[in-house]
Amino acid sequence: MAKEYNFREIEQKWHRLWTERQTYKVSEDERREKFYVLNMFPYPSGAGLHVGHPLGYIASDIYARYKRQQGFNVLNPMGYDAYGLPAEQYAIKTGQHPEKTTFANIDRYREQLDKIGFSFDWDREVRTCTPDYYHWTQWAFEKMFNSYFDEELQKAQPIEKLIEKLKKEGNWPADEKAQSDLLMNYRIAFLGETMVNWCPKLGTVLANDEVVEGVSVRGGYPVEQKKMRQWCLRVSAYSQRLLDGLDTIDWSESIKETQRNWIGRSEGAEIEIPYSLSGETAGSFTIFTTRADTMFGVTFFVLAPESELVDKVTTPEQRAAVDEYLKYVKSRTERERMIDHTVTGVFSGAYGINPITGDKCPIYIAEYVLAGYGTGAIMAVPAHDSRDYAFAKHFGLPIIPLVEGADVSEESYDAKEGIVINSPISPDKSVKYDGECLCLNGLTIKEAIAETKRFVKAHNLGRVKVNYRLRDAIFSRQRYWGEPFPVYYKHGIPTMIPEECLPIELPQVEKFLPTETGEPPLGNAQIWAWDEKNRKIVDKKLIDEAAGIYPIELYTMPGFAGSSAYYLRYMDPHNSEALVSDRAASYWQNVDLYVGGSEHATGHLIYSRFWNKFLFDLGVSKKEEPFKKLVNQGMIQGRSNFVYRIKETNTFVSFGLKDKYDVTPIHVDVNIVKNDILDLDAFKAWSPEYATADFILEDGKYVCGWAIEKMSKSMYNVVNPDMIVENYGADTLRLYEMFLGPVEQSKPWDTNGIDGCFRFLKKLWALYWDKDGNLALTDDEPSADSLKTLHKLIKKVTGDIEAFSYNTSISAFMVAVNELSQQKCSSRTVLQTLPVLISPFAPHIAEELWEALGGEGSVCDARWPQYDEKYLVETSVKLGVQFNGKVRFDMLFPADATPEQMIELATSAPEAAKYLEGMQVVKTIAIPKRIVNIVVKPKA
RNA sequence: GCGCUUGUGGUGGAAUUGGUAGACACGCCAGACUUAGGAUCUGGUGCCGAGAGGCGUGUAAGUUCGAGUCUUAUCAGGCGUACCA
Repeated sequence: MAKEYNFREIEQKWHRLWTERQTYKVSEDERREKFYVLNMFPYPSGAGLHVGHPLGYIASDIYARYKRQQGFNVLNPMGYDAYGLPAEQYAIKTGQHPEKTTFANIDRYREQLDKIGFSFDWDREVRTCTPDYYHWTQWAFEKMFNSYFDEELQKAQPIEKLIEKLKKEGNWPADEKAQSDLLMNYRIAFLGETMVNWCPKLGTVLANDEVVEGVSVRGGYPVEQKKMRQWCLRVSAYSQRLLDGLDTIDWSESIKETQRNWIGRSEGAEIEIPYSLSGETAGSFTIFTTRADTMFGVTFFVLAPESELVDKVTTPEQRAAVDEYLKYVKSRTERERMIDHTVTGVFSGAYGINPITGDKCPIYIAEYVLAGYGTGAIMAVPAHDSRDYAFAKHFGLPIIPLVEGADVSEESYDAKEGIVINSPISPDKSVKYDGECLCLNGLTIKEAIAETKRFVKAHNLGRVKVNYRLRDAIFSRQRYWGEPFPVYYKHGIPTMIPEECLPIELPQVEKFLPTETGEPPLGNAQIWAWDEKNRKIVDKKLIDEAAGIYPIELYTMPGFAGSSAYYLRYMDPHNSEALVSDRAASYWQNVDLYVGGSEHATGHLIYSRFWNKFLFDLGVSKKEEPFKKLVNQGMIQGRSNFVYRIKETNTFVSFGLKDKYDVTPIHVDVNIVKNDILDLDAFKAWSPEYATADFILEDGKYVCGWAIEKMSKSMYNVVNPDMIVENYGADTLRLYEMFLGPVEQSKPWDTNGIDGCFRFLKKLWALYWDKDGNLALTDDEPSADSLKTLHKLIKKVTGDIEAFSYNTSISAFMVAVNELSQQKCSSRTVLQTLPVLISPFAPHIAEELWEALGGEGSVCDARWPQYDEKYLVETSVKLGVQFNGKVRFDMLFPADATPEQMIELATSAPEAAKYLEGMQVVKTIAIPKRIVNIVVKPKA
């Protein structure tokens, strides 16, 4: 009996041995070059892993193992993003503590992950919800609170430096409350009164990236705008650095572009606009524009409804109309505002004075202007902005074209190219400043923008300004299951609990819902007051300002708090003195390869970069950018199967015959379908309803229909990796996940093809054993063919791993194993190299073979082989000779033939003669090792 | 609307970066061994055509001796974003 490929035995054995031998333990080793591979850590959901989750882990595990075999000291850690909404909502429903469900889920994840054979160093596991981890989340928050962003240095500085500066300038108030309020305008973590995305259904605020199309990403509940006092992070201060950094990292162009758009840098000008009420000058406001060149086309101004100026510019006559409009705007949800772009607005009664033309233009209030961007006020140029155009048409306001040849009778001309006209329309329409007046006529738009900026600056009418779309991140949540803030309120002033007293542990509560008085869930905590003198947390009944016992913050931190710097913690996960020791940070530097989904482009991947830049300013992180190379793995979609029930019956008709009947398609569990053929007995057993089902078959089989949909329980298309491992083994799963297609590409999971990978492993296994089950190995010199096969394979696989093209390297393995098997190769030289090459992809079988062959230690530490070109040289090359008439034949050229010799050989070949007869050669082209082209035409 | 991205057999996908399109795998067909097979092995399999041959990389043009690959236009799908002045 030949030796069987018993994957169960092999995989169990090696899981045991890897643990016993601590094969995957890594430590800092300055003598070796480091390589840091990282996956976005998962949120441990109750549903467990499906077959899509491990995709990225497998891809990076392959790379990590490969790098290790190349001699690098590889850090490849794993952990859990453990704070999150589902656990809390489950807790609200069942009363079970979220920690309990979270830890149970983590155990399940771990069990599933362990089956797949990753090279993670589990000693470095982190969980964002454990105190020894969130200690450093709180610590970073305190550092941000105690820092400000120095615009000149473009980096974070200690807040004391700012206080000194303010004192020197005489701007330091005496009152403590005033001091606190003043500093809040500068701190990187600050308490701010801002418009927030409030989700009433979830009872919490959400960050911009947590809201899509006006509803919450989690749960899909409506979101409204609300003004609230919240903790915020001054991410916007880092806008320019976040933008510049993109040019230094190896990320896909599309993700970088998404971040550039999200940061949204726009260069423009801020211009002061004086306004008059009832004919008298009453003050001024500032507008922002990127089209300073269109100042001569301004016919009205618009303020955002939420702007503080609204109140000031409203005249008594317009008061009622304005109030009504504001009421209307408030009644609209964010979602309505997004979808419905009908023109609305109201006249304020005031007029703004265009400083360039001196014209008085009406000031309107309209919701199409956003309070959060620029100054919340704009100058409207209907001729060259489609939104202003629609507004002007609706309210019958004048439209002045400013570009030569632009027809603005039907729509605005928004393009930024052309020659400027009507600027000014007549010489008296340009106000003189210090004897100079602006004239843009005849300039290109680009020139006109520059000229206007110069003019505005020179005469102090405004300033050149860069605006960013990126907004500060709202950092507090009204939830229980998150990091508590290390903050107490001393006489209403937010104060940090001293760093030495961290971590502040999440208190126990009876109920996870908000309190009856509307406080966040932490309001239910009893032991939740800060005793300043004794530096400890005490019962909140003891709160007594005179005794120095104060209330602690009830908000908790958002999901991205714990996930923003976790890669640093992996470097030194058990350090209780620091987030990461200087030695570990200096050694591991930053992540060389980061793998994860592209859905985090505007969330985690921005916050993480921001957080790291801040820690870099502090000297904690050693690199400005946290992730050198990013690979975005695609999503795995589900492939659903359908059966077709004839209406009003319990009879099911096969796919090919369904059009003959009136049928209803029904989702059927993909796990009882194989190659689209339904397992009839399993189907009857699947649900009592189908126990008595009848079938109309084709060719004795029931064929199911299929569709590509999201992988979800309700569509019965969830494929569990455990099942695959059970039936085929982890190595087959790993191979097949990679074989499915490029890692970056989204694709449906289809278990149908998996047999191919399983067969391949069996063939590989069979290469090593004779029919009696003994090692079939000789010390003979390998044949030239075998050496060529081997070196071709090494070359291909090495190149493919570097290029992240795993599907093609697996194909190459399949070809190579087929070739070696045909060559009946039993040479030790060749067969000993093969396990090393395959081990990143299929580590278990590789270890087993490596051991059987008497290899030393683990195959993980075997050196990655080098290929030798000399085995790849062809002795002769078979080439096509191509004529322009699409006629071709094959012939052999010597490998070292020059192009001239190739042409000579081709034209004089007997096969060529018949094509050349009666023709004259126009041109000959030879591509070495490829092809000869002979262009002929009939002789005149 | 804007930005990014992808279109190749029945299916997943290859193509040395401008050089024999469809590697490899699934599926399918035929055969072998079998009491049996959702096991294993061998051969075939882009489409049309009996055949010689013709046609083929979403569509249409272009550059080139030569285009899946480059250029332009166009169509279709996917992702992101949305009144950002």
